[in-house]
Amino acid sequence: MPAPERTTLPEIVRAGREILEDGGPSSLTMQAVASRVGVRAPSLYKRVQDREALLALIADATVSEMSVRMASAEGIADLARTYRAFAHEQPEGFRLTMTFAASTEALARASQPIITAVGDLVGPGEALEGARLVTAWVNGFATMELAGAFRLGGDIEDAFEFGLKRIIAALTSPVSDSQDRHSEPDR
Amino acid sequence: MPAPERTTLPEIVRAGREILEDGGPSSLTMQAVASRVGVRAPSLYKRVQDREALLALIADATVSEMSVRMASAEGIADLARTYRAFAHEQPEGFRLTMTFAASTEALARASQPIITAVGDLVGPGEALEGARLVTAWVNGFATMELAGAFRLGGDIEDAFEFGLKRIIAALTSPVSDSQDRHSEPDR
DNA sequence: ACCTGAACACCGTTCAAGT
DNA sequence: ACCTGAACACCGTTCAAGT
Repeated sequence: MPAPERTTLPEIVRAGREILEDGGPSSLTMQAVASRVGVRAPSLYKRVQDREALLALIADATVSEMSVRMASAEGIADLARTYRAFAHEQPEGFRLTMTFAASTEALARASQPIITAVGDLVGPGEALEGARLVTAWVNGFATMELAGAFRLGGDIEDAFEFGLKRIIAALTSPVSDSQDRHSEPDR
Repeated sequence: MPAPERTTLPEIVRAGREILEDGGPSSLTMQAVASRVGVRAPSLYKRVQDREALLALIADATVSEMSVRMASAEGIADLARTYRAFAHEQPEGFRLTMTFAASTEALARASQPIITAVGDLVGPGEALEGARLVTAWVNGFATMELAGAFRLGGDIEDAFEFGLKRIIAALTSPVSDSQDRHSEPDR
């Protein structure tokens, strides 16, 4: 009747992330994860439903770590650079978050700093939409970089700074267009 | 000595795209592709190096189709909406293009309309960087939508229109910041 | 209660043998 | 010259049997 637990779910997720980062998705086999935590593959199924679920857990853990990183950044520029740096640091995990949606809680935690920073510029009425503009841009930029989609010349750092500057300007200056259905004067 | 060709590379790629779109990546097996084109799996290896290469060919074909679609759009707003609509129409193929870089030719063809449209606003000196701003944003927006990352409330259509309006405004109005190392007056 | 070996289904890929 | 059945390695997953 003894029942020694030889591993834990967090340990499994951590092992999965490490294997993923240094070998890519195809190296992330249940056997590789099991052997890294010192167990046989079938034992993983006591803690994880299947490989797909493990991928989702890895995506969630990645978003969580990202949210911790974002929490200590200040202002849109700093947040965007932190986001991009994280994508460079953990490209495989970052890519996963584009496919497997993280939990709403992790998502909300990671978004909060951006919503707050953007809200300071555009007011609470447009904070969410503004945050989506910033997030979509930096997310797309990092994704395209990692995919090698910027191959038509030009300097990528310059393109990042150009985009960042324009995005911030777009959120700072008022929009003249009368179609603006969302503005909510903050005075 | 007879040697009847029972399929072709374009046929294989087309079959792969269809299978991918309606069953996702895991349904895209070499056997499924083979049986759809009326052949046995080993025969595919006469035309395609391996499954990975087939995925790359599918990504390339997707970017090519996207570039055809973009060619008949006019102006940044129309181009962005066309891009997003394409991502909604072929989500799996679209996702692939984020992982497997397409050929430089296909990439250049798809980018050209955006570079031209943006160049009309900011001048040739900033056309490429401006195009990267637009592309990164719309790409990130579509990716996040597809991944279900917009779950914090608010209307997604509104967020898209908000972002589009701000991006266009950001490219139209001059940037006051003196750090602008890239502007090249067009007069 | 958790762990394991054995087993099964399925997949990618190779290759000798067909035509 | 291309196509195929057979075979191999490898993977995800299940389960009865261990402790």
